[in-house]
Amino acid sequence: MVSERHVERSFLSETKKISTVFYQKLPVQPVLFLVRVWYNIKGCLRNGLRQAAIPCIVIQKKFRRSPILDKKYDPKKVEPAWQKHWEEDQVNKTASSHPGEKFYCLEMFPYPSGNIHMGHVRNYTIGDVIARYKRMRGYNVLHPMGWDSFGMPAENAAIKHGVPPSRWTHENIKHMKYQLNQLGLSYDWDREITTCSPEYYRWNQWLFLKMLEKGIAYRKSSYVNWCPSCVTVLANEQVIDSKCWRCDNTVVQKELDQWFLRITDYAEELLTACDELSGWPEKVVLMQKNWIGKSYGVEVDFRMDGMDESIKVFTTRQDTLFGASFVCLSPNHPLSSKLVPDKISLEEITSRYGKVDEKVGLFTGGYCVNPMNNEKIPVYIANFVLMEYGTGAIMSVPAHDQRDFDFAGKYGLPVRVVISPEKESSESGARGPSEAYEEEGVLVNSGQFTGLKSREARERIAEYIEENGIGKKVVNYKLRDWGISRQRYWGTPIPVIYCDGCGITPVPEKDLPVVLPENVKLTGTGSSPLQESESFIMTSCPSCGGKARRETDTMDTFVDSSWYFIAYCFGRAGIDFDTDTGKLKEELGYWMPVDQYVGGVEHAVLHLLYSRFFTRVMRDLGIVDFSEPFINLLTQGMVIKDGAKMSKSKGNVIDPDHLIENYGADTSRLFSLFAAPPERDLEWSDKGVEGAFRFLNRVWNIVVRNVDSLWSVEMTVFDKKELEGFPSPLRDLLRKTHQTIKKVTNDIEREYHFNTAIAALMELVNEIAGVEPSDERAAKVLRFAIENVLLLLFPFTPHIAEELWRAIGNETRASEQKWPVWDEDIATTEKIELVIQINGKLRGKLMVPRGLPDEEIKRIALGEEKIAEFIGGRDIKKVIVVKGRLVNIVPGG
RNA sequence: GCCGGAGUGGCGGAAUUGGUAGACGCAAGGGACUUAAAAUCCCUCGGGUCUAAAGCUCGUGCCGGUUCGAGUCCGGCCUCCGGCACCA
Repeated sequence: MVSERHVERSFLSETKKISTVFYQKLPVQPVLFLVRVWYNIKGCLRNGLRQAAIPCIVIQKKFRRSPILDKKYDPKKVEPAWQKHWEEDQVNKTASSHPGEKFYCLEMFPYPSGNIHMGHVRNYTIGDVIARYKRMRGYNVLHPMGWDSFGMPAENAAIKHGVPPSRWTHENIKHMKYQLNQLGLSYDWDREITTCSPEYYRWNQWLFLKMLEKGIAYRKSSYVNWCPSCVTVLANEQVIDSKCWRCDNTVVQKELDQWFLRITDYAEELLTACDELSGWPEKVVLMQKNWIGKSYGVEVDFRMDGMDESIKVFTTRQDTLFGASFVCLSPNHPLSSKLVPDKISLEEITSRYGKVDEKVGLFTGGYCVNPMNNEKIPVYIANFVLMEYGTGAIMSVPAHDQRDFDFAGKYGLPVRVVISPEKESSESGARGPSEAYEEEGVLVNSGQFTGLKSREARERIAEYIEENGIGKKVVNYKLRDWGISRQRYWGTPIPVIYCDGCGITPVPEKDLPVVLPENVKLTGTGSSPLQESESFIMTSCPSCGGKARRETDTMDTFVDSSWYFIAYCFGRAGIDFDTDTGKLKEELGYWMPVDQYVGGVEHAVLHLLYSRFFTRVMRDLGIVDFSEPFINLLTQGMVIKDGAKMSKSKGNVIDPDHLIENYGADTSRLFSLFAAPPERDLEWSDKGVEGAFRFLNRVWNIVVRNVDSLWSVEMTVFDKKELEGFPSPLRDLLRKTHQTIKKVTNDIEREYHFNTAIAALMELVNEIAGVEPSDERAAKVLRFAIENVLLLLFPFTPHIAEELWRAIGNETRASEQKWPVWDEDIATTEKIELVIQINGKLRGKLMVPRGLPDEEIKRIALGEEKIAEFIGGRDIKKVIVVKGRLVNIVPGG
């Protein structure tokens, strides 16, 4: 037995050593420090520690305590320090060799607008939790970040402020990278990509050349959406309500020569493969299906009366063919200008082309023949007929299509009923002339097909049409080829040369990249800015060597983002340009496809469909050997404040910088994870942020309060037998800890329910707060609980977890630890609470040992005094026992 | 119009396969500590009934159904949100 006197002597000699050698490094005031050490030694004595060496160890350990640990939680001290450590230690770097299974965790890369917003904070925090969790689970994780850095804002800034787009973009990137790092996001910055760098976009150009070779890229003259304000062509997907998606100005139609990608060649595959996207939200899959818009129908020829022409018409309702009383052409239909020599009238219709609000038509004076009944029907030109869908001409059946009905009424055209409702209701006769019957039914007035039901009639009529050579069955898609030409400067130059002699000539691969020139004047007027750059345009033909001109359009920026996830896998970000497809396949094969993709639902049809298309193109080029780029997709909800999406115009924007400044990154992360499950919209709440901050303070304070006791014991894992002798608060805490490990793990695994995982951690922390380290055993239990809390907390709030992990005396890093495991035996209680119901209504509760047989449970439940009272002598009709949950008694009468 | 999703306390949200509705947090009220305030800690917190507790009773948008038992399943509505939309 060591006497107190003995310990004191050893203490004094130790402190002397410390003060002489380490004095200047002492974490706190020397006097205070010594008082703490002395207190600790006394604690050791009280706890019956018998070796004189112990106090010395305690002193040494105490000395190694993190100098940052303070009474008060200050994220401004904690967070930058750990961010620096992680960077120095390169803990987020992708391993070159790793025993674990690969896990590619990706978040949609941002446009470098200048500042991150709360949507980014949420998106990237979710991804970061997943990446950190998977690392702890032993996966080899790839977690990269980059910049979708081509696009119009850079150009607009140049026009407005005279800053070159390149400089503007790179300055923004620098600042946003700083902001992302402040959030403690675990990216491997070695793999950073920037789409506006020539190293990146030469791959765009290379892919384009490959597509050109394969006929996937082609040039055609076409009516395109033209935004007069942005002075550019827009893709169909960029037109919302016939307005520009960016500037909200009305889009007009313009005929231009454009480059297109034949995405329609892949329409069928993209559609059928939708069913394999089991890791995607159903909603997104449906949106893609609708966007592709497959429909089955027939193409029927309507011969022009007295002319050597015929009009091809597409319909999905061939069962209504006998009711066609006129035919409408699109104003852009080739026949339109032939039939109407009156240019002014035609222009009138054309100018209203595609306008939803008013439907106007122009009688051409011509007639065509309905091939089913040889009836002569008039031909109209109508503004609502789209040239881009079907054949650009429709048959009109006013009795069974509301729009045709309205049109017929306006121009006095006949309405002939050919479908009657299957169930002859009183309503059918009473149906007024104000409405078309659009549902299916039974055919009437339809020659040999009269009496058939719509479904069968469609099949029979389709066959009849094919047999008689008046048309054919066809499949139609709403999806149209992707126009990628943009009359813009800040994008990838399209690598094509126009030669008077040789025509369209691709730039040879060895000449890539075609570099975007820097010295271009941007005025914001005119069409393509590159047209002003003589030095860029003038070149020689790669084929004949003669004078030639370069293409001055650039690519849609969606091209950049359609394959960027593959660029991260290079691990050499365009340092060399090795286009050997075999090598590429090998290089990309390890990481791809992406295991978890996280981003906003706003990309459900644009980016996500293009990426699926590009992946298939690359597959067909032999670069990759899979078809789907993203196995699992998580679409996070918007960040809402005062019931509306955050926006500058509404003035309800929360600046992430202020948030980090006031509360720190961990609190920002915690709040955005706790306030709602990832897929749902998140309602912003200042008070909620304070709550998250309070929780982290609570964790901090618990560690500070117990730090001495925690230092005095080693991490101990108890087994179930040892537990039996423990007083119940300690036993309960251990059980709760195991249960929490289980719950947090399951909540993350099950659809990333971070909010409930965090709630479980809060419960555990509340329980820890109620336990005092009164003896060594209690201290060990506390240490077990706290270490696990810190590890479970690590993916969510890495800085504070890392800091406290160190503070309780660990020399390792939390970021290097394995994810905790639970002991099912301890997590399971030996006694369970059963609910007693009578007729499904809660009438009492019962504590019974786990695994008690049903018969026994019934007996106990029926024996309860209160229950007997309720039953009041009635017969027992039935007793249902649900294992581990309840017993329900059904009395008779 | 078509296709989705959602509706639970004062609020954000829990309830995993049909099995104790309201976990966790916020707000609110009360108390402890303090010269005081802040911070912290403790208690209460869906409605009704009752002096109070216990108890009883109503309660997950509305109406009905299935079931021993429904927030959860089925049928019919209502409201809100998102996507597509002259698609023939």
